[in-house]
Order: sequence, then C-alpha cells, then structure tokens
Amino acid sequence: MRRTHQCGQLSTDSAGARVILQGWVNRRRDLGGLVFVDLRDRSGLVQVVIEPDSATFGDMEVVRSEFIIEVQGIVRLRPKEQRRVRLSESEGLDTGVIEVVAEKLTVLAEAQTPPFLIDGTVDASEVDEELRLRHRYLDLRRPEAAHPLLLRHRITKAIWDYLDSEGFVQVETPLLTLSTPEGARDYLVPSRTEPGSFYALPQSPQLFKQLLMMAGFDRYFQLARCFRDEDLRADRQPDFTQLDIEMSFVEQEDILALSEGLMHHLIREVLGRELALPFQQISYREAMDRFGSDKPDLRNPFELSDLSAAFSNTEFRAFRGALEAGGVVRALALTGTRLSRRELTQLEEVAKRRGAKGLAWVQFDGSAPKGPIAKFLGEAEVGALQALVPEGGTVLLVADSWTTACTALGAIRTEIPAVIGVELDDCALSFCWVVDFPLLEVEADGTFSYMHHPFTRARDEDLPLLETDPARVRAWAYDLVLNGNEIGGGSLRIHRHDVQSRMFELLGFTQEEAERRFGFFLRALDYGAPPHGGIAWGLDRLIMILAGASSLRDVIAFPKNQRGIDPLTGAPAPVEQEQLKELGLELRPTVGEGT
RNA sequence: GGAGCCGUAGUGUAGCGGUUAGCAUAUCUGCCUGUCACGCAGAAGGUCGCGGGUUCGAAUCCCGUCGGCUCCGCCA
Repeated sequence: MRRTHQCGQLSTDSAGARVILQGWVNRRRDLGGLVFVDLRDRSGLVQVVIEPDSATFGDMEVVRSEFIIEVQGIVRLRPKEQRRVRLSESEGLDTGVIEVVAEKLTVLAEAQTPPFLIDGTVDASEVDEELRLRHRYLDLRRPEAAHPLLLRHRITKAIWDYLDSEGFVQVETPLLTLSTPEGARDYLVPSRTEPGSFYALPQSPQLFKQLLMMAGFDRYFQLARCFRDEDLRADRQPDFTQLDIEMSFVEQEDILALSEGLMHHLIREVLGRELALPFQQISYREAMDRFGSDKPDLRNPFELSDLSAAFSNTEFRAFRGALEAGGVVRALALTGTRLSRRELTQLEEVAKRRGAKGLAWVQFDGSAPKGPIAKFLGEAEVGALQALVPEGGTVLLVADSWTTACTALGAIRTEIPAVIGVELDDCALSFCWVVDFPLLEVEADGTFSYMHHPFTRARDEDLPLLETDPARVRAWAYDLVLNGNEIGGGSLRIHRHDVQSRMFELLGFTQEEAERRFGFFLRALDYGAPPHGGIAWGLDRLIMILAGASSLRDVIAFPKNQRGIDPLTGAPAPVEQEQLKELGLELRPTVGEGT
C-alpha cells in the first residue's frame, strides 16, 4: 500500500511529516499562481496546496473534480491567518489548521463531470432522488449519504457482540426455499433441474428457525435477508433485512427482556445514550382504545376516549345508527385547539380513507358547543363533550364499529401534530411493547385468519375460547414499537403437532393441504420440539429511525424505487430466450418484450 | 387496482396564453500567489417528459400517456 495516511487522520501533530495520500478531488481552487485541492477519502477532507515553483505544478492543469489523485507532500501548519477550525463536517477533525504541500501529484483515474454536485455544497434533498440512485456510487461519496451505512455497520456489529455474549449462535438459512401459502406474495425462482418447480425466496426464516430450536440450537440469531413481493412504500422495500431471533425454553417475558437488553446495548454503543428499561407494555386492546393504533407513538400527547355511553340516547341519527349496529362513539379531544374548516375537511379525508363514514366535530369557545352536530346534542352529551376539553377546544368524533372508529381517529391523531404545528421530539426514542394481540382476525367473509402467523401459540387460559369465541383468543404475540413505527414483532410458538394441526384446521386448511404444505414441519414436531419463541426486528426500519432518515432507501446501499426497479442496474430485466428454455418456461406473448 | 403531488439547459429553479424561455450553479476559455461555495471577464449549453387537442399564437389551457414521489388497498 502506497498511502501513508487517510486525509481525515492528519492533524497538527502530523506537521512536518512526509505523507502520501490517495483520494478524490472534492474541489479545486485555481488562483492562477497557486492551486488548492480539497482531497477526500472516507475519513474526511484535507487541503492540498500546489505552489507555483513545485515540479508538479503543471500536472495540476488537467485535474478536475472527482479525479482520483495521489499526492506526495509535506504536512504543515497553515499560515496563521489562514487556519480554519473545521473545513469539513466530519466530527472533530481539525484538518482546517493544516495542509499538505504537494511535491508530487499523480492522476490515478480521470473522471467525467458528475451529473450532480457531490462536493458537499448542495444538499441531497435538492437533487432528484432517482438521479442519485442511478449513480448511487457517486451519491455515496457524500458523507451524509454514507453515514447511514456506517451507522448500520456499527449497529450490526453491536448486535453480533451482544448476542454472542448472551450465548446466541448465528446460523444462515436458505434463500432458495419452499413457497408457503398466505402471508405476502412470494418471489419465485424457477428450477432448472426440476422443470416446472419453483423455489421461493423466504419472506422470513420462520420455519427454519423453529427447526433449529428442534435441533437443539437453544439460542439462534441471523441478520436475515427477507423477500416480499408487495407494493413498496417509503418504509417498505421488496428485499429487506430482519434481525431474526429464536430461543428455546423461554416465556414471553424472557424474549422481551432479551430484546430490551439488546436494544439498550445497541443504543449505548452507537448513540452513546442510555435507555430506561423496561419498556412500557400496552395491550393491543388498550393501544387501540387509547391511541387508535397497534403501533402507538407515545410522543403524541393526544388520546382517544369513549363516548358510547354518553350518546346512548342520542338524537343524532348517524350516531344512533352506529350504536344500534353494535358500534361505538369515540372521540379525540384537542384541548385548547381550534381547527379551521379547511383543517377539519382535511382530517375528515383522513378518517374516510380509513373507512369512517364521516368525521363529526364540536368546538367549545365558552360553554356553547359549535359545529354542524351541535343542534342534535342533548344536555348530557354536551356535558360529556365539554368534560373532554374543560378549557375549550375541539372534539373530533367518529361513530362506527370499534375497529373503524379507533383506526380512523388513530390516523387523525397521527396527523394532528403536523396540522396544529406541534413538533414531536425527533430526538426522543419512545419505545413500547404492544402485547396480548388476538390470535385470529375475522375476515370480511366471516372466516378466520391468523393475526401474526399460523405458528403462534394461544394463551393457555384462552384455549377453551377456540371452540366458542375464537376472535377473543389472545396470542403470546408482541410488537416492539419505536416512535410510532413497528420495528419488531414476535411470538411464542406452537410446539405440539396436535395443537398446530388444530390451528391449521381453524385457518381453513384441509388436513391434506396442511400435510402438503407443512408436512415436513409437522413431522419435525413429532420428534420432540422444545417450547420456544422469538422475535424479528425490522433492521432497516430501526436504522432509518436512528439515522433520522425518512425513507428506507437512505439506509440501504442499493435500494429499489417505488416500482421495485433498481435504478442503478435496471433490474428486473427480460432474459434471453435460451435461459427461459433451460428453465422450461415460455412467456405469454402479451407479457413484456421477452427477448 | 385506486387517489394526490411533481416533470423547463448537467443540476436546482423562475416564467403560467404573445419573452431572443430568465436566474443560480456546474462545464469550457482567459486573467489571477493564500483560497476554502475563491474572485473577475467571457463562451457554450434547452425536442420546456412524450402524444393529441383548443387557439391567429401553447412551456403556459384541456385530454391522454410515460416517469418519479407520497398515500390507500396489499404487506402472516
């Protein structure tokens, strides 16, 4: 290796040293008789000065931004009046006080003018994101773009260290595996050796990690790549990374405690902050009741309340209809806040998007209620409403089924801070657990589907309900929530063949179907499966929040755009006819160009 | 599958019925020995995403389409 230092390593201590640096030209300032170059590598920037009497002065002529050059020279303190405490944003580096006087300058690689400025003078948000992703290798030269990846590295390092010290074993599970029904859409990979058959890329290593427990691996983890062929969002990529954890002979509290310990370690290591443990636990029911969400953001001060009783004799037809249909009247009280018509309309849109038929509102500016529904309100109802906003303000109301009313107001609750101009503390790390999820969800057609996944264990005391009232059965399932984002979820698993079969049955699988899809797994259960459970963290999302990013794309080296296309490589792309033939595949003429 | 926002030199933007399509920055040339977003002078650079329509006249208005982003559905 020729280089003796990295740019950012140099400091006043290096003064007088002869160094060889290699890096990119961040900027060039040509004063005619004197040329300055800011040289950049991963460690930071340092100023190189080429003096007119230098033998290498002429070499500078051709050098442009983003050329890669080697500079041999002497480090010296800058003239006193020319010292800059900080030239770069890189923490604490004081290369602004020194410079490298070039004795020899060699161009290692020329570079075209980049399609967007990457010298730190333009903020990334001002450049079209697609352009940046198409040239991601240029984008990542910017320290701000590279930062989330460096943070990511430190986070995964902390995870490895902590789990290793806790006796966990990292095991890799296959990427080419079996498609299992339901859940998300699978990515399929055709088999050449078994024409007509397909692998699926794993949506998660769920069954493999359970098999590892049956194999006696006690404590397992993996930074597992997972694949789900669903539409993308700012916080959803088709291939993403889970921290997958599974433990044997444990109960729910053991897994929560392990997760908390790990999170505490991680936050201390990468942010130098101390988390208060344990995290608050909120039941699913309570989370929905109070926050209208199963991933409540506890930084948000507003809460929902129930006014079903107060409106039991209401004359307001829309509310009475909802109550008679077995629904509820729920409210979101905004003490001291008045909203404009325009804002109320905007919020009503939010409620409607979540299935509410409308959004009612009442404002108190004294004791008289104002708003379109005020004239339908009896004295008791006005009293109940006013009790929610004793100092005046707005009450937003939705009457509907419990789920719809809670969800709609929950969505509004999330919007409120932005609407009324209150900022949630973005430095806060507000963790909580949501626990006691229902085992099952009732579909529109009245059938049951699992809420978490079909391997989730029901709470023992709720088991009798499976026959009488399955919707009320609670699961040993939990989600980890950070600032209103679901960043992890897990459960205790079924470890008995008979219980697992019963679960499949309940979910509408015929015995034959269950055998065909999960036979290998049911057989494994017959050979002695320990009680076990685990959790999977959405690693990308966690990093996104800790990096202060607003999109998963910022924390993934080479992300895909909203249509699942990688703007850099252009994937996915058509393949040669020959490749299809080998796989025994034929494209329908209407599909793609199919070259 | 659906809704919304956005597409103008390399980049970021102004212009919103008649402009030689403006500005900044980058690029190129010249000058410049202490700059650090160097400065100064000059030059080049535009199918106004694409197609159609309205109009005497369209970057501008209308329709369609393509692309990007955000959201709903979907994501055990």
